[in-house]
Amino acid sequence: MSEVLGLRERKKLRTRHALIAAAIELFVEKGYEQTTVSEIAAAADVSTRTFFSYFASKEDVVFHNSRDGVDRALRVIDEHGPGDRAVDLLSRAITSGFAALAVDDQLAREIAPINHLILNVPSLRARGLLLLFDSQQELAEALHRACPDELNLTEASAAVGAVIGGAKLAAFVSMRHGASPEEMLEAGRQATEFTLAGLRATFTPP
Amino acid sequence: MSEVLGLRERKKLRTRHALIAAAIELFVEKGYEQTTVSEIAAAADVSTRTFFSYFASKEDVVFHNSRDGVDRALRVIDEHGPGDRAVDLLSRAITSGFAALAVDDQLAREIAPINHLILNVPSLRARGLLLLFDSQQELAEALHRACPDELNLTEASAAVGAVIGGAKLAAFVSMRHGASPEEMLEAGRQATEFTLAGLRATFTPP
DNA sequence: TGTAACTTTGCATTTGATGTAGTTTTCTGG
DNA sequence: CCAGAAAACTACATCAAATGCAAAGTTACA
Repeated sequence: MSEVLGLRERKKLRTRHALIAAAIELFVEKGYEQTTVSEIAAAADVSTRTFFSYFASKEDVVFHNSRDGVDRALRVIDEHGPGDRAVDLLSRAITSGFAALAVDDQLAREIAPINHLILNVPSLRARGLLLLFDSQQELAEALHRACPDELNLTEASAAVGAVIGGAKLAAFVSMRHGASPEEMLEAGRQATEFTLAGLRATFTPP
Repeated sequence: MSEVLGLRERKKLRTRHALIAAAIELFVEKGYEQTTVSEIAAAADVSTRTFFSYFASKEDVVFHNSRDGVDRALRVIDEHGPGDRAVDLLSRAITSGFAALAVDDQLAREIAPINHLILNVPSLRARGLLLLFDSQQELAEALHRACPDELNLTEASAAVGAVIGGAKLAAFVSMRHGASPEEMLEAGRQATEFTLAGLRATFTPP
């Protein structure tokens, strides 16, 4: 599974990680807007120009691992069993998207400051919403592909958008009302249950 | 209701409208990114610097009337009757947010190109998602305020986020699959029904 | 070791956005 | 109608993000 990397690749990886680490540290320390790309590059010992050959924009550093959760969720849907119902599939996909966080405490602590940035810096929040939105599109298409007889594309989109939209807003609103990160996650979890229950009710008539 | 405006105010309004008109026209004609603020200012016969005393950013011109729908929806919720149920209130609020479009054909044709920009230019899509997200926060708080016994804040957020999230994604996905603006609106409408039905089911046990 | 492929770098340029200081325009009260 | 106050506009200067380009440096490999 693991390829042996040449010196060139190893150096590139090291530079990439150095840029990410330097950026996050500076963002946390003095704020996202207050940090310039030159400062990040200097802290990682490369030229400013080189930063932009690793990341297309300053925002992109913050979202360097944004696809991990989406890809896990997509995999869950794509590898569905023959008897899986759409709602359960969706439920599992969402859960798996956050699974790594629930399990890996180390990782959770690593991305905590990043989430704080995304939630509190408007331009990052906008970018996060865009990435999440485009991911939802992929999830909806995958779900429809997995259960074409149960859900048409509009219904699949409605289901995906509803569950994620509800969870997202509930978590954010709770944070805005002073909740801790744990309470925030709990609000999102409850909202997911809430919406899934509604979907189940319309999809599993007694 | 209508105040008599002085020359100063009238001129400001005229300049504002000139900037908006010039901007939209240029955006449509040669693309959003391809249009510079200087060009917009020149077309509206003001200095580039003046543009930024009317709009905080180039993006803001596109969203100059973005609060109209939100304010209508908020008003519907705030002016609720004593017997109104949360789900119905939410349904009416969402509908009223789009009501002007359904009724006013002139307006609908006016904002069609703007919507096209928002849906197809990534930075505008991100900004639109941010504005919509922050609006949803207001709607959730208003809904909870209107029906505090029926919904706690997390449930209100889940409901608002679910309905809007589902509609948004369904409309967008349908567009991405080649739907016309009308079909897109219809997909959004269907998704709204779909999600509302789910909410009703969990909230109105037989 | 030499050369091809790739990476980094410095430099120039464009664009969005902000601060400032000075000019012009509008408003108000006499 | 006029003088002074208030507001708006303009012409700079400046900064940061982002991109293109060509030269210099590094790695790969025959």
